[in-house]
Amino acid sequence: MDERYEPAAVERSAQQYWNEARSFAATEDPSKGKFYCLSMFPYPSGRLHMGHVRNYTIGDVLTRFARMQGRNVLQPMGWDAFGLPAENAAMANGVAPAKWTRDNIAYMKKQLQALGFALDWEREVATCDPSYYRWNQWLFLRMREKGIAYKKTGVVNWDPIDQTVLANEQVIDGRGWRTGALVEKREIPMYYLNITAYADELLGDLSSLGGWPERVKLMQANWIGRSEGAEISFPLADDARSALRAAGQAGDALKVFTTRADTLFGVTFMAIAAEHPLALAAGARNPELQAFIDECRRGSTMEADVATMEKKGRRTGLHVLHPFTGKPVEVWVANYVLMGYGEGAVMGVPAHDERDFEFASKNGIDIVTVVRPHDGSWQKAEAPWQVSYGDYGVIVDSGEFSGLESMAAVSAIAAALDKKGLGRKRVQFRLRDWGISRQRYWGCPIPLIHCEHCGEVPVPDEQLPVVLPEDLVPDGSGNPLGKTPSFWKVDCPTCGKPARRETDTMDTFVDSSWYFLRYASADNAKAMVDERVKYWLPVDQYIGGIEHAILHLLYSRFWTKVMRDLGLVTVGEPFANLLTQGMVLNHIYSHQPAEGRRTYFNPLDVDEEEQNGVKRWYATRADGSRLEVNYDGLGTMSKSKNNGVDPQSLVEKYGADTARLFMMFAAPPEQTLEWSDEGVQGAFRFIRRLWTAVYQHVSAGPAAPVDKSALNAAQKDLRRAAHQGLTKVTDDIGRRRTFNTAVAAVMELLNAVSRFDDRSPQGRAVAQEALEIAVIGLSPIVPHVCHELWKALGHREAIVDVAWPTVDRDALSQDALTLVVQVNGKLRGQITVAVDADEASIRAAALADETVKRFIGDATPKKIVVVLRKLVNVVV
RNA sequence: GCCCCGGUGGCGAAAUCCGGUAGACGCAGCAGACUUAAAAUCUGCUGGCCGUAAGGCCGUGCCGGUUCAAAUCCGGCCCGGGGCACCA
Repeated sequence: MDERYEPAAVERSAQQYWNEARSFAATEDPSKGKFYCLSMFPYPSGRLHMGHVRNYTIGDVLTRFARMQGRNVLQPMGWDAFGLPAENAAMANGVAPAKWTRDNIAYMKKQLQALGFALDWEREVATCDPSYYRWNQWLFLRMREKGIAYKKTGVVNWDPIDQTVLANEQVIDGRGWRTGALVEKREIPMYYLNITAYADELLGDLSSLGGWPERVKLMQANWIGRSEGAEISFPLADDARSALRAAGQAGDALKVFTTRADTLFGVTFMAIAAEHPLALAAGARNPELQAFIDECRRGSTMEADVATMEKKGRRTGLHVLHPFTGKPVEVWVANYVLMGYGEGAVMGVPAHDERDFEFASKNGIDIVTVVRPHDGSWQKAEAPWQVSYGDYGVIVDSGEFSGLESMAAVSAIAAALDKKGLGRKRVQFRLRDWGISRQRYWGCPIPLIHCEHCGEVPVPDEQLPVVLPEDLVPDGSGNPLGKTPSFWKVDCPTCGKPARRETDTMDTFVDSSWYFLRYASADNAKAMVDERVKYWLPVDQYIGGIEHAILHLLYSRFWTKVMRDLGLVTVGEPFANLLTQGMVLNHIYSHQPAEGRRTYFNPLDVDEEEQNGVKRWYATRADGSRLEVNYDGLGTMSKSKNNGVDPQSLVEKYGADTARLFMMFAAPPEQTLEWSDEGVQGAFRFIRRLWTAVYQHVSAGPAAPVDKSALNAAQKDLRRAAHQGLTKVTDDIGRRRTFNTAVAAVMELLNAVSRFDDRSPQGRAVAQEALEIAVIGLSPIVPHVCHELWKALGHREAIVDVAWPTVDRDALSQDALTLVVQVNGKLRGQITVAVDADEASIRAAALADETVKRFIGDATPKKIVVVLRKLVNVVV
């Protein structure tokens, strides 16, 4: 071996070996336990970023570890290749999204290969390939046949200047990002997937996901948001009835859903969404109200905006009747009620709901108390709002229901409503159906044809896939597909007359909802999936960013259940174990000129200076000039903040192993990781120390085997350190998934080997064993250098194929233990006792310790707590 | 605003299921060795305060509680991050 560690050469030769040996090509082998290790596939944005490196290194460590444990491992990779950034790049550079995307894939694939991941590239998929997305289309048609896919109107952001639909991220402060025009809401027909039909199962099955982080399950449960309550109909008063009729609509009642039917007698107003039919009917005869409705419709639909905006409302002048008292209740239009939620209408009970309280106070609406607290702490709900107004209690002033407990009242009121035909108990989910239509080009075409004579006609299976033309370049004004007659001008498959092809494409979450199934059948051109999914699924370990905790994971779970119900797969849950890795953060530096835009500076170009305890930061610009900048704290690495670190330059400077080691060592995988250049150098230094230690050891020639019966105390100590280290590394990687502590354990072992200076045959034998354990233990994390070091240690077999070693229990055995002694819970001394010492002798030894005696003084111990193998606490 | 997570030395962190020696391991810093010199490398020290030392006191975001014993459990608060349905 070379004396110096040269990462480039080491990595080239290790990668060449894996390629030639096809080390990571997976084949189905029922005789071996399988391990399907999957990392979330990347969006091909152009270059890998550090989040990818972290994600894929975690997956790779687990993959290589499982391989060495004898599992049949599949670790595939692919590309989430449809999406908005390709269209944005097209607009900026005039390149077709297809070319941009494929060039990016080619480049990023090289980057992934340079990092030495144990990937089976023979199963690679890209969602923009017709051979992939044809199955989106095929399954969509199956869902449509089953009624799971259906059409209804949905609200979108409309840019009136570009005449185009905008994504939420393209709307900045209510204006289009390119045109600056005020964005309008528009209702258009869209296709939806009936995920709410699976809501109960998606919620219930969470409890079977033992290998998922609790917090992710909790987030999903909250998202699904099952609530038990009642649906209540408020009959329309004559004014409302006639207004609706005038608007050409029919209706007898205003329906709401509430979890607090017990507060029904406290209703003093009704609030409806601006898009509610009753609101539109009222607006038609009231210009002022219509203006307010228009204003609401311009507002954001994003939950965060709706929740934080000022709650505004206007009276409609129309009324509904209370289902029990028959008293008229006025209907208001409110900007915080959304048409897409529940019934698009809520009953207003200001005394017992904070939002209603705020609304009523502002608009001079009555507040009627109908619940009293058990502790009698208040009688009447009055300003300011108190949290306990919303609690359950005893019902008052509610007719026949007065005196009931809230819980009992909910049931009794629902039952009474049921009898009157004005309501019933109902379960409501917060979860809404999944709208998959996108008025965009770079996505999977929806396989439908609109015919004047036959209506909506599915593209026949044998004509799939509907291929997306790849030569279009979006310009920001509308969907290019709509301007391409060669795409949309088709003959109706049913009647043969001229018809129009659907030009909307699918949400890219569709693409990523089943790619993990396709890897198992990637080469099958005849079917979406085949029997090989039975062998590989479920995924044994899924790894991805915490930012996907809800949407992607929920959609994938839903899609898998649909495919199961269609008989295509046998599993109901796709991911048995989930690891959500934290984000990669870096410092943010910016400069805000008196006029103009804030500019961000890359941390690499910023120096810190400290004068008189005051820190200042200076950026060096491309022309060499310096500028004082602000430090804005830590944030996720992003282009917009210019605080990304390019993995490529890191690999070129230090090698892939250093990049991998730093990522694994700097923080446990689930936590955020702060970038540190010094930390990277430290990782590199450690690899070099390991290299030097092995070099010095093997330079003295081959070592003899260990003779366990012929070891002196120091040799036994090193063996114990080695096997303790192995125990820890095995547990940390295999069970705890804390790679940072696994690395620390190997570092400790290497420190012990370095201190150990014994050139005797048994000394060298023990050193050899310790170095082998260090190299094996580190090999899943830094596979290239370990490949080389393993050879240098005298082995023929490549380390990638070596079995993970077992711990030698004999090496761990010890004769004596050190216990700590506390007096009143404070550490006062240490005692050494035999491993098998009984409690009485430990007690005696503790009381005999000089320092302990000093602290006990004349007092008699009241209590002595002995925790075996750990400590003694003397209480005086 | 709502849901979820986190907060421990100058810094990243460790203390594992189920409360038991707080700060493993690394970075940065300081001192020393090697060198003509520098870099690299190696060795030692490194939570704060008091003390020549032995040793003592304080210390895990803040306030309070449970316990022989709390970073860990409970209640309340402050701060930071993630998600909120068309970014992926």
